[in-house]
Amino acid sequence: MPRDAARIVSWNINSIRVRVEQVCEWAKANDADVVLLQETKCGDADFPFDAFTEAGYEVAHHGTNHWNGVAIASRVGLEDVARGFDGAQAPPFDEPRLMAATCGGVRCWSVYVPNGRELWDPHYAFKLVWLERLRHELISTGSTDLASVVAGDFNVAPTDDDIYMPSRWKRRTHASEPERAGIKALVDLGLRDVTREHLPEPGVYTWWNYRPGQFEKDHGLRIDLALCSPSVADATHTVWIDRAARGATRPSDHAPLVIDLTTSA
DNA sequence: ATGACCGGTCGTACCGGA
Repeated sequence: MPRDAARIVSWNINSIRVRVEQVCEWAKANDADVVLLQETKCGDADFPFDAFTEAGYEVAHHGTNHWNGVAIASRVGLEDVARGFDGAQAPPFDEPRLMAATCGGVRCWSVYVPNGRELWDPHYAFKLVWLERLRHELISTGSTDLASVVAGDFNVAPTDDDIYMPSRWKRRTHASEPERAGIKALVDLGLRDVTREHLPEPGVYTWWNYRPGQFEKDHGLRIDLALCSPSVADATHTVWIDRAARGATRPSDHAPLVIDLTTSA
């Protein structure tokens, strides 16, 4: 299948209802072919489908209530949409944190990994199991053999280089070894962290706390990742993070993560 | 300064985020 998705974006937008105009305008202005969204924070009935249609995008959403929620918008086709883990899932694995669609020849996954809260919290154990469950999902769907992008808010900083002040995160979720092992297990499937490959220096962040001064002082984390199968990683010529979007009026606390591909169409 | 935000909710305090 020819691949014509040239620009794929992942963005945790922290409520689509608050930021739908911002997202659609950004996508149009930046020529995004595919936009993988996380934290839409609404049910399907409240999702602003029309705004995406007017902006020239097909869009599919997977959300149930005011927590979580993921979506995929595409202007290069949106086929074989899959919502959540395959098959019926018992709570909390039924939370809307995962979806996939084939867009312009690329199997695209929008991923929102559970936060974990604290190392002693049951949600942290859930996070670790969820990452393992994702690994199995990617194996069972053959995604590592396809042209695929598994991107989203992983809520894990893979290394200390991905944290503005590692000492402050020593005993906190997002930086613990078991979480990092969960990410490494995905990488060991053959998926490549293309941000790290193209922006190898420390201090490359995708999230900054809303608290005053945090963005201005660049106190951020790199927790949004694009894990790409070999053919997509090889085709990736540029990776960039649009910090300007984080500095916008009433922004999400995450910036868009953009991967640019050489097309083969 | 153990401070500071933001989105959402049958809300006007609290939960969850990271």
